[in-house]
Amino acid sequence: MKFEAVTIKDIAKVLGLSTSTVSRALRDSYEISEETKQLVLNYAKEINYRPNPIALSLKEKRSRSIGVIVSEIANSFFSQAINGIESIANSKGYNVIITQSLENYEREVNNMQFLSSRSIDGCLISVSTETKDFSHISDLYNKGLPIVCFDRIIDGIDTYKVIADNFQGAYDATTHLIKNGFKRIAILSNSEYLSITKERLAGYKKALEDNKMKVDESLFQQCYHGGMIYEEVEQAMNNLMQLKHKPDAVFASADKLTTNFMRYCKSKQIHIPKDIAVIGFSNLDLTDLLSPSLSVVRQPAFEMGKVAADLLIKMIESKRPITDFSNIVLPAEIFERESSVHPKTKKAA
Amino acid sequence: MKFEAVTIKDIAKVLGLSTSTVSRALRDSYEISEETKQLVLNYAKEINYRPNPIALSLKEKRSRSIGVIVSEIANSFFSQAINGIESIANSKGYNVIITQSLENYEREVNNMQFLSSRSIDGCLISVSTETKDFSHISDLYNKGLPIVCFDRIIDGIDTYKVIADNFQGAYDATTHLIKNGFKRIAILSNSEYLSITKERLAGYKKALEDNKMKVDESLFQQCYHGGMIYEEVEQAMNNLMQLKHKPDAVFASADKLTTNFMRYCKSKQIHIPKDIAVIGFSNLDLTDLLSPSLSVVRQPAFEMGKVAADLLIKMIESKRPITDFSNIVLPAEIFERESSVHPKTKKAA
DNA sequence: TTTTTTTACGCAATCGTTCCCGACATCGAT
DNA sequence: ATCGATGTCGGGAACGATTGCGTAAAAAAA
Repeated sequence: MKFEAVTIKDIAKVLGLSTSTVSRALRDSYEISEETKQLVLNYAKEINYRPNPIALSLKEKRSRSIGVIVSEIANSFFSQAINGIESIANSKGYNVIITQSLENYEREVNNMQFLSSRSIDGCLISVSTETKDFSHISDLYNKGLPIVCFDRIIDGIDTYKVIADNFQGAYDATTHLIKNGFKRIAILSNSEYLSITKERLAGYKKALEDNKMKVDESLFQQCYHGGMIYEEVEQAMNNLMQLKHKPDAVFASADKLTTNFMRYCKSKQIHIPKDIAVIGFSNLDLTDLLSPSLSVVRQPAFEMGKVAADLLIKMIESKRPITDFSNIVLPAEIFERESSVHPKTKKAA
Repeated sequence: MKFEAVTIKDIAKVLGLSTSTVSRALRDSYEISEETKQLVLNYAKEINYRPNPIALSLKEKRSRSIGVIVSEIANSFFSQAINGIESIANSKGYNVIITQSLENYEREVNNMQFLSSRSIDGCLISVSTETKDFSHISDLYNKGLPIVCFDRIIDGIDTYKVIADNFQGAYDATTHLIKNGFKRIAILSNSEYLSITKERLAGYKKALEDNKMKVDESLFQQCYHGGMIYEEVEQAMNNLMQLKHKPDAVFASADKLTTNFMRYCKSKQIHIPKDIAVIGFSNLDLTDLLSPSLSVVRQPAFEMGKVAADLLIKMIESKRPITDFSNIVLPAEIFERESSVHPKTKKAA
């Protein structure tokens, strides 16, 4: 099947003009008489002429499209961030090519390769849990491809980085649990390579220290795949529940960790928050409907997407190389619900 | 910032060959000697040459990209379908441009316009709840743009259409409620314009009839925005709860209708399933964690995406116009959980 | 009227790649 | 020695749009 579009040549032929004249008329050049302009403009509108973006890309050496690599679009945080990215990109005439790594390093490398071979003008990336080597990113960046990191940022390249205030969010979440009377607070962490893991772990530790509580490493559990695989969360929880001195609360520092934690408790008949309380790091929009309703720290995903896309386009359109980069940190917000209420406390509404 | 890629000219210059020879060598033409081929191939690999897809697109009049229009990527059904679409598209060398209508007609028209102006080779679409006029789709289709409809299909164009078995799914869901002893079963429907609304309503009615139950139109409630706006679900439910003879169960025939139904019950202190039972049409992967766990009819979203993408690419790559189209109907699966258990029945595990 | 300036448009190169031709060298056959 | 066949390669047009430059005709200045 073929889909023949109208070209500038077709217009030129019909109107008995040259392609240059038509092109200039459409671009409202001063060199073209008012009559000719109107003639061309009217006819172009009549036959619904659209400039061929591919021809423009070839000429201008830019495709007006940006690539996005996230771990999973089905993750609420990322789908919200993508909405933010698209809102900015589309308003500036860019289109967005979305790819998923599914927390797999090879897929991430392939996606990066794929995007660069598709002539994107720039790229937004939040790396996978498996990613330890950043050369697939830094190589392209060093060749001149504008890249902005968001959420899960990396050290390898010097560029703009957009994150939520993971430290403060984790600090607030942990403090919230402490204030509610919990004494042994465990943390379910993502892969140790990720920036968000380090930041959230640091916030957790600081909150414990500020409240003169012991930091017990046996309460740190890591899930290499970020909770994407149920079994790793199961293993982590089994480790915790086998402790002599079990935790009475858990800070689940990622979306999938939180939901799979709840699945674990449900299957093991562990009652939340009576047996164990939880607060999650999550952008789910169903937290109020879960059983029990889930306390969470929520990231400003949409806003993060907007900011990241805005900075990327700024880099793309900048005449001279930008060297003065900064990390943008947006506040995370805490929502207190039933899952983190202490059993001896009066039940909240 | 600029990102200079290696071209075939660079290779030609360095190797003292013409661009034609280099091009042919890279394409393994029989006209090129084995030595020259090796020379070119080795050097190309050495400098990491990648053909410029934009130049190819211009020449071949195809972009090897397909567009997708869905109502919302944050909707589980669509994000799963997109995963299916991408798995097929990427394996066949196509990339996917995803756009969202957010159930808004103007946005859908804009997205369609945007995609066609970006020289996509074909398009997959599931229309918005607001869409009554299909000319933005049929116009492009009639001009030769391959389009495949999925999920929410339309009558306006004669092409492949991929859907779940909405009739059977709704029939099964309603039958399930009847078998569980519910007597007055209401239905929350999406916009009446949508194919899925009609199909699911028909399945619901047939199940009632087959069980010799009265079909009462006061139990039909429509939500024009598909439940995207909480207030419309609230209004629909208020209508139902004000009836002299209230329903004892609800078939919520879409994702957002289901979750907002649950929100409504929670806010009004209506207990599920004691006061009112529910089964939803939903692809949420958290249904087991909701309170109560949610009975659902689940669509084979990933599979639907794969089938739709496969058919679209078949249309794109077909030499002669395809006229013999068919509707592909994939089975929906029912999952029975707590939300549809009759209060007088023993509680299910 | 002649010269200069302005107006309004066309020609052709360009972007990276493919592909139709044409060109040459070599070789076997006559 | 001449001819056609074959094997290798280069020239150049094409894809759609933009743009520097050249130029004819019209208008203005001389």
